Amino acid sequence: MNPATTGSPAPRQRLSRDVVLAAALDLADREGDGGLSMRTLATELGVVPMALYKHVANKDELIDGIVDLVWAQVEPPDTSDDVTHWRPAMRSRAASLRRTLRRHPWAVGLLETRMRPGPANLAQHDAMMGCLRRAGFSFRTTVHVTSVLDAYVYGFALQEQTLPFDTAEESGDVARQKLEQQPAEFAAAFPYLVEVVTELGAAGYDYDSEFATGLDLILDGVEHLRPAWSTVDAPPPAAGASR
Amino acid sequence: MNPATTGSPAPRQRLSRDVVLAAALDLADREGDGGLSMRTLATELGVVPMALYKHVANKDELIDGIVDLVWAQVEPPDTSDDVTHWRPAMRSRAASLRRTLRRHPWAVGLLETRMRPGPANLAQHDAMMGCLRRAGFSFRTTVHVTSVLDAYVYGFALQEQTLPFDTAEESGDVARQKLEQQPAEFAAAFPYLVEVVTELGAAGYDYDSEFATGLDLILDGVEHLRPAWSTVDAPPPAAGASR
DNA sequence: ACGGCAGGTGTACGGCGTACACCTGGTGAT
DNA sequence: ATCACCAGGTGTACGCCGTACACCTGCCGT
Repeated sequence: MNPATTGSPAPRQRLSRDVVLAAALDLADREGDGGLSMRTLATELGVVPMALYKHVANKDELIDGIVDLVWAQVEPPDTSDDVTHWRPAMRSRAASLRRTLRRHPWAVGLLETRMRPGPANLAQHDAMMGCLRRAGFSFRTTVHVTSVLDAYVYGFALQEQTLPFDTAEESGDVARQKLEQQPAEFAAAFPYLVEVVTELGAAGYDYDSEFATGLDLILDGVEHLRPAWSTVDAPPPAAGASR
Repeated sequence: MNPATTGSPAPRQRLSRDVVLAAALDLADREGDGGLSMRTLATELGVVPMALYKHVANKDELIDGIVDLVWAQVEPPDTSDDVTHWRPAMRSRAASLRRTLRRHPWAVGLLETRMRPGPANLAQHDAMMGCLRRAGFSFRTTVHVTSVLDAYVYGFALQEQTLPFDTAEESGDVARQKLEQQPAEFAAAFPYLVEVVTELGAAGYDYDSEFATGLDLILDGVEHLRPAWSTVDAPPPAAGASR
């Protein structure tokens, strides 16, 4: 959309932190984080590498910046009518987070080392905890739910990215051919993996439904298995008006 | 233990693939994956960089190698008496996996891109699925359980590594001082995060119990919420003798 | 005694992040 | 209208990285 973010020799508008970050995000999406270097980013912007350092302190800060741009794309939980709708709100926020991580696979591996959360990240988590608190969950429970939900989504995205096929149909082919090129002792050594390969080869593997299955399992657990968790152990902080 | 793996100018025994991998693992543990370079690894082994390439094809293959060494450290599920003990078996395997990832934090971020699982990785997952299959879980259910469990452990390890404190006591200090150096509008913008900071500052944050809480939630879900899952939809493959 | 070859060496190349000194064009105060 | 200033873009250079390629060396089976 922005003329400065569309690769190519460059029309050369004035640089700014936002322009640099947008171009970096675009480059990372196209090339993966391995392909994101200060030098190629600079050439894409039609500028000498050192020019970037007038707008970002160093590559690390640049990465913090684009990671937060990614966070900004995650839809916060729907906060209308919190008390009854916390479950669909959590469910669709989790789905949005996964979709976002799938759209920017490099971010999954990058968030790992980033220790300084940006404003969008903070806002996202504040909204999430707010939704749960206002739905009546105790403080401790809110922490637990946030923890388990984010861990699941994050871990699932990681697996999804690591597995060597993208679609259900493809999964069968890849699995079958992987299996065929194995030595014979393989089948004997790992019978259960062979089962996975053959079954998945026949039926395919659907990330979406696999994700939903695990997510619902966890949400069911939150809803039914821990009634004590719903006890309000302290009133949530006033959202802005009281006192 | 191995004289060639203990850093320092080096006694110079003969090199081999295993020696190289062991030294690389040791270096990665000490320096993080950023500090693992072919050149420093070579000097630690008292050898010129190119010598390593007689034993590993390239850095990528070397990393695949040490990642699989890490997998070898994960205790497989206890397979005795599978039918009744699948739950404790899964529970302690998950704990072992987390402990291992905590011991080698760099591996969490590395497994991400590695698409070629090593033998230890395969053995680990075969053992896990075997345990569940023999406990009577259907094939599909086994896939679901494996998926959700590994995703959780993996995601938890990722969060654990990203959070900026290591112990419960430390968490309070870090949180408090982070909060103090924020501008005043922060508190107004993110009331629920402020609550987290203050509460955790008071009570501390214990990774171990947080991990156990989420893990038990998931295991409860597997056990109670999905009775249909236990239906055996096909006999597990014979472990070696039948037919 | 000797040829081969596994394993260690030396040199070199292109790419990376970024420190530092420099230039330049537009702005605000005079 | 002048001019000093300075934000923003430049050029050069350094030290690190992975690794290609030609080479040497010392042990082994014959």
